[in-house]
Amino acid sequence: MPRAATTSDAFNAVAEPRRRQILSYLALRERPVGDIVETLSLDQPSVSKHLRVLRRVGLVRVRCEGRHKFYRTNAEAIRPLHEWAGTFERYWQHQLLSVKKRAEEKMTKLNSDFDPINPKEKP
Amino acid sequence: MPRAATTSDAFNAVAEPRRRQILSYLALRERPVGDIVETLSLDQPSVSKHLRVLRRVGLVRVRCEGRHKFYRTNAEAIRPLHEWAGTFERYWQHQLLSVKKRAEEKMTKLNSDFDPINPKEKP
DNA sequence: TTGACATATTCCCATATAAGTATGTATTGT
DNA sequence: ACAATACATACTTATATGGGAATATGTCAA
Repeated sequence: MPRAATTSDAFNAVAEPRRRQILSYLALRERPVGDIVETLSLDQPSVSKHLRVLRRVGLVRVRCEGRHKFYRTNAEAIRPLHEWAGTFERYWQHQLLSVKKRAEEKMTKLNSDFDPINPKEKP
Repeated sequence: MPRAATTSDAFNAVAEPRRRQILSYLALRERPVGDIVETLSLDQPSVSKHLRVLRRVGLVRVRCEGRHKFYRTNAEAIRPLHEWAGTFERYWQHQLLSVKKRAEEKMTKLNSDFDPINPKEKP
């Protein structure tokens, strides 16, 4: 089986760096496609294709006005990602404490074993 | 050009649902590969391959002990993801407010236009 | 209507999968 | 030494991709 489709969920959709750029750009305010093309220096068909993926997973919304289509980020669709990653917050906090503790132990060890005035390294 | 490699960054690595499962499982405490295989009902080679991907992007760490290899989630590596998604927090909060406001406007409109005692819908 | 403009779609292709199967490697117990 | 255990790797295959180029669709303006 190949990789899951980019359109299968937000996780797969935002795996592409260009799509993350587009989402950041469109979060500020709605923009026509041409603005994305210029600002991010991408080919127009490429942008259209990325936007289609983002549309399918609900990460962007469109508002049509004449021959322009204004896209904007639907930030709500990014929340599940944020929340999934957030479930690990307590673990990385814990890990930071562990690292700190180990560092302190190391310092203690250094302070007792190692004399900075008369170093024993490479004697 | 094909899709970026799953090993190119955390975003691509966690796009796979099984790898997210593995990360959640290994966040609680370190586990040997066999435990993952049993608990998540996956084939052993499949788990090994997922773990290789996760290792390459630093999402898991290994501790070897005899013929066992204990894997654990390196939650630190999930932080960038959390932080990227977090940059949209103010936008979805704003969007929630907008939705709320529009809903209230709608209610106001309904309350003035629409008489619940003598409805005009489908007369 | 005709042409210019904005955006979307189609086609082609090199490439990276993920699952399944089989095999390789290292370590332990007897 | 040998078998068993734990894990990793190699190989095959169907499939989805992203970029580029060309083309299609849709809308406005003169």
